[in-house]
Amino acid sequence: MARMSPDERSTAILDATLAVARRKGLGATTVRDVAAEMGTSSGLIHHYFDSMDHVLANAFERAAGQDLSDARGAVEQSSDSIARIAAFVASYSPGDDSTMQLWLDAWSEAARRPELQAVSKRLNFEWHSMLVEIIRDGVSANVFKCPDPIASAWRILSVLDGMALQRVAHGEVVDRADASVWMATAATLELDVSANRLVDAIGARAGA
Amino acid sequence: MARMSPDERSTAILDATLAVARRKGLGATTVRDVAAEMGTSSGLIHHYFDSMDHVLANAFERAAGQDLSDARGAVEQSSDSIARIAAFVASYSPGDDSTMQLWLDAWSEAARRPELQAVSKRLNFEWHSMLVEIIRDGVSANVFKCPDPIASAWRILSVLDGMALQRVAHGEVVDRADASVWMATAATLELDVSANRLVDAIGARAGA
DNA sequence: ACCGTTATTGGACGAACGCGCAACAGAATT
DNA sequence: AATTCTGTTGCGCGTTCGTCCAATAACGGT
Repeated sequence: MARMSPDERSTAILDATLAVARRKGLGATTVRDVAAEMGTSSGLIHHYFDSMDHVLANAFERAAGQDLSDARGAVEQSSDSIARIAAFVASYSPGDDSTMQLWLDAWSEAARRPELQAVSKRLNFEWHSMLVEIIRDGVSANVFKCPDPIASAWRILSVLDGMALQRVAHGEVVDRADASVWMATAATLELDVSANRLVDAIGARAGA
Repeated sequence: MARMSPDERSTAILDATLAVARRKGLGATTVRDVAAEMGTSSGLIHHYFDSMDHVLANAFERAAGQDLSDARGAVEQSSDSIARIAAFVASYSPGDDSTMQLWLDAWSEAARRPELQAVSKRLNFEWHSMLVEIIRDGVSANVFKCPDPIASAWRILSVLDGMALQRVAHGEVVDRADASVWMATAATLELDVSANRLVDAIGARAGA
């Protein structure tokens, strides 16, 4: 196969890994699968990565990290706290569910793949602390009322995860519009936002 | 090894499978693991089940169904609505997290394995509708105030899942006592229970 | 045009996998 | 006590896994 620079080849390997993982699942992705996807030999993968665990961890990090920085961008562009929460929720449950499937795979595999666990744990924390910051800003601005931002962030995050989980694992089992309202309601309860400002803001974003 | 009747042996195989699956994950459980767990030969498993897939599917159904009926029993024994919610939460996140690993595996594999998806979806619904019923009873008895029990049940369930998930997938990352309080707080917010009656009730159960 | 560097190959290695089968052993039947 | 039935054993089969390594081929500097 065409000779590539180390950087090009590294990302090519990770992209091929993600393509296979989205199809077969992260845990069921083998070295030979990745090589076949690229059209190269399998030995090439180990020339760039010490172990298959590293390959999977880096591939997951690439996919999930992309979503995370996308969310950061969307949140930073938002002017007020309400819009920021709405942007956060919208980023978390995008139209494409394939990344959520990777998260489910990662959580399932984490207990027995140390590298993958470390990445999953770290990214999970970054999502959480991003939400904590949004909440604290809102509290400072007197838009939110929240006695325990850390706890509230975990609960809101859990609801987002839970809704996405139902859709990905069990199919279209909860209506998408319903789920959107329910997530917004969770945030409203936690942050004591008057009326339905959050529901409206998130609904408007979801409809767009 | 001791000779058993077909029924005894079948359940012994499923129990051994679960013991291993709780430790290593459903997908990583092998025929030899199960045999070693029972202290028998590996050939014995194939004398009772056509394939390893059948073993795993039956094992998951047995474990998840068992937990569900245990929860039903604990809830039915509780006299008032507060105690019933506390029993529900306690059943869902017992001292032993091992069942949660099975759920993570099931959710991860559900989209790719129809048979497993059906079981996972059905049991997930039963947990949900059980909680809906508890909430409706509490509303009728004027203990809870809840405009949308179905939505609230999904959100409470999501929080329970989310907390268990963090512990199983990422290790002791959130303090156990904190998680217990946070789950109780979620229920308090959703059901508009005065003061901290739920936090106390669930905390008392968790401490026991 | 040469040569050193290195990306890439392709197969070997041992371990572990699901599965199948002939032989064995213990309970039930006669 | 002899015989039948069947739960159980122990190992072998073919495959696939992650990993490793000597050989090869393509690129860049001189």
